[in-house]
Amino acid sequence: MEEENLNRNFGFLTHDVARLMQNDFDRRVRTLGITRAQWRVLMWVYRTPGVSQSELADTLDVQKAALGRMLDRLADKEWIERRADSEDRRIRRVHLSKEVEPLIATMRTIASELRAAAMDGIPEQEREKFVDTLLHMKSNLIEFQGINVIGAGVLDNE
Amino acid sequence: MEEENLNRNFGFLTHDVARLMQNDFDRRVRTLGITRAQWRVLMWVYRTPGVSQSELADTLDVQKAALGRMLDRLADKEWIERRADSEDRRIRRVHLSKEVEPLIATMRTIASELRAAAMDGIPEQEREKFVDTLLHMKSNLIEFQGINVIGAGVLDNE
DNA sequence: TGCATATAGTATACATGGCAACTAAATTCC
DNA sequence: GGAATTTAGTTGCCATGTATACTATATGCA
Repeated sequence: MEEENLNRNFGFLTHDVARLMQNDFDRRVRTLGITRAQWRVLMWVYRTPGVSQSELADTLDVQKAALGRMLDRLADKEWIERRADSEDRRIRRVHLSKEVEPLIATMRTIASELRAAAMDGIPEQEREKFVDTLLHMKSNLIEFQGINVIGAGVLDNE
Repeated sequence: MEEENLNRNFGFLTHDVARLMQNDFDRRVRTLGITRAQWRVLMWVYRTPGVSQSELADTLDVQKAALGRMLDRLADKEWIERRADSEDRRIRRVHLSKEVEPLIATMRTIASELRAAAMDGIPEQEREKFVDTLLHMKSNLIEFQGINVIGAGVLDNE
């Protein structure tokens, strides 16, 4: 069996970089009582006020259960509120509270600083290529999802 | 406040790609009763049998607590065992059980297929650049860790 | 109309990982 | 030698995420 270089395995590497960015971010903003994942939700609600939970879960690419609990935590802090839809009683639409908007701006600044720090020493052109590659990978992976389960096409034909 | 393109935010993008790879992998191998994170631990123990828990945590870049619990789960399945160090009674050295080695080879194949799928359509040269950028970012982030807490140098000078 | 199916959201169980506090053992320094 | 410090590992608590099963409501179709 060939020795591959585990340190250049982009599967694990991507995972590490994502975790490091999340941790750095969360460490910087802990005193504000927020996390990066929560801030991401707030950003999208800021962009699309009144979005439904399912739409939001789709956008953020997380499951409805995970998003629901996130919204519970955000509602506990009174940063969002869930309002009934007038036509469909299943739907709960998400709105920001007034108090949270300045927080979003602060977080955006911090996120921008962190991204700059992470990309320090990497030329602009490579950054763009990096993002292009990530987008390409993301679309590959979404397309690939569920196609193969195990053993390359043995168990997935029912 | 400028509208930035959240879809080209490499912080969130990296996070998404890492999660998608992890999920695809885990979905494919679920019937084997293992996860990608567990397999990663096994890979390193395979490479460095008898490694201590602290060394392993450093290598994998996770905290000792997280690694310890991972090893608990792996030991429950009898894939690893922890042996006492003959000289330092604090240290527990990690070894693979015989049964797990074929599993490692299987997982490696599946991981390699998944990486190929994720990188489908991306030329070799860009893949290398992508990995270089990830490595550069990882080292930036590790160096950056804990330097700044909040407010760019206001609270971190004690 | 009325049953089958789809959709929105919640609840539960588990894996992963962070942070903090702790114990035990080894090492440093006076 | 002995106190102070460091190191190895564990435990508790929490956030995030997946998978699964459940309830309530809407919709489609005979």
